[in-house]
Amino acid sequence: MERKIYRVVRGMRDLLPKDLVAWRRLEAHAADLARRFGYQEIRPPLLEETELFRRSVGEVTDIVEKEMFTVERGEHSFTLRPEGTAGVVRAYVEAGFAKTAPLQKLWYLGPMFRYERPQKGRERQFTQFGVECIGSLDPRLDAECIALAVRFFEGLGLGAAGGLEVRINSMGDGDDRDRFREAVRAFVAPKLAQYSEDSQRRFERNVLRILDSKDPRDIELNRGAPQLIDFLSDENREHFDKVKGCLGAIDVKVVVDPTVVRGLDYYTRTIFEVHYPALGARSALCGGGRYDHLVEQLGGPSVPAVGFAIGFSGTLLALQELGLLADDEPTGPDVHVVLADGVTELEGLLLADQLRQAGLSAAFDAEGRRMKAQMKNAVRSGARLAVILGPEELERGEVQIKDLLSAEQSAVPRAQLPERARFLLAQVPPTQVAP
RNA sequence: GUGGGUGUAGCUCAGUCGGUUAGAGCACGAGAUUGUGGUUCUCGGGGUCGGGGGUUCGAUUCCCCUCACUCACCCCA
Repeated sequence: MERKIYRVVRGMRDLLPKDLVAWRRLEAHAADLARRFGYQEIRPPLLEETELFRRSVGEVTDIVEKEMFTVERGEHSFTLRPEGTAGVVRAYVEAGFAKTAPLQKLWYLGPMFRYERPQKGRERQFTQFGVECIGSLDPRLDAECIALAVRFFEGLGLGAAGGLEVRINSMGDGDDRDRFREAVRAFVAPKLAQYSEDSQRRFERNVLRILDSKDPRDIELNRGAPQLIDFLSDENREHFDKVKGCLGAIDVKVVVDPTVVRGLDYYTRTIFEVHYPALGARSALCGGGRYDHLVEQLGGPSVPAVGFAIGFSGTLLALQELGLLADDEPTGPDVHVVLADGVTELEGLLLADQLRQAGLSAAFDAEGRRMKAQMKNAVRSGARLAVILGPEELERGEVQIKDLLSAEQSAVPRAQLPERARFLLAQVPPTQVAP
């Protein structure tokens, strides 16, 4: 009989209980921080009409051209979200917020999907925490948004290491961008043949990308290239200056980096990235910026917006690198029930149930092992207390209750077990005894 | 999608210049200790040597393909 081995789909992975200790920490941190910044959670579905992403992300981006997980159902085409903004904006428009409460500060957290070649820190299913502040062009909100991203990392301990770098730039808006793009084209065109193959391709696809090429030849050729900042309209320059001013005022350190060019089509004005350079090629932990035309582009009214997305994979990698991930085991039950020979196995279930009814978490040993093995399991499970029942206790209507940290043990009437257990659990654990 | 590296037990890895029963440490289970945990000792279970094909008397070892992981590129969180 042939046995097929099923494996996790390429580019995806199982998060096992031990992995989730760290994940929960990030999730809780994100939710708490967003709340402190006045953001509310939103959960759009994972699946949207394919057209939505084509329109928002941009037809000629890699995401749309080759990285979408798409399912066709008759006339319809749906795609698993490759990023979060499009769905949130769609929901914003659909909910009619523009008329009832135009300024919406929303956050989301969940899986995204891109059909890419997997690599460390880049999976086909990945998790992003993102915020979208829709409905205002106020530069204080740009700054607030960037601050939120930075505080997210600082709160995890990444800022303290001094390894964080926040790069910002302004992409201008409409006309600025067109004039700048033409200027770059004019700058590159005469020596296009000297550029790398990749950049020659970019010339047609997305000229601006040539400016952040990593090829040494390109970097050399790019010297003296036009800077977007010089092409900004007065209004946009003023906006950018105000954003920088606000960031300074709340002590968020950033560097203005003219080479920052975000990949997606919808960005305007302020754009930024948070890098953790020690991670090498995959150093960008967060990317975001303004998208002042997207809402209108997706059929809504003309309202500006700003947001960002943070990737969890890279964040976890950075934390790991710095040894900031405690390798905590998942927390076990409060109490582990151990049965000695001579009592029926049902007692394990009864005692556990008694504790559970009282609101404590409890487990019993399921394999009918020797007591020594049961005690070992109790410790391994992470339980703080062991409750032991043997024939003698049974006869007296008692159980033994043992604090596995202090090794202190005492008898207690069965009726008082939950109360006693609760008391012991509330005790400060004795300082770890040196071995 | 392009190029390089790797793939032996749950984990970390040895090994076979092609030769018959593939090893270690850790982990896991049992016993020493017939009612009590992180030490020690003894014993034990567990591997189609990633998968498929080829060369060969014989392949885990050599060749090809494939899958997965990994590093870099494209791109990006």
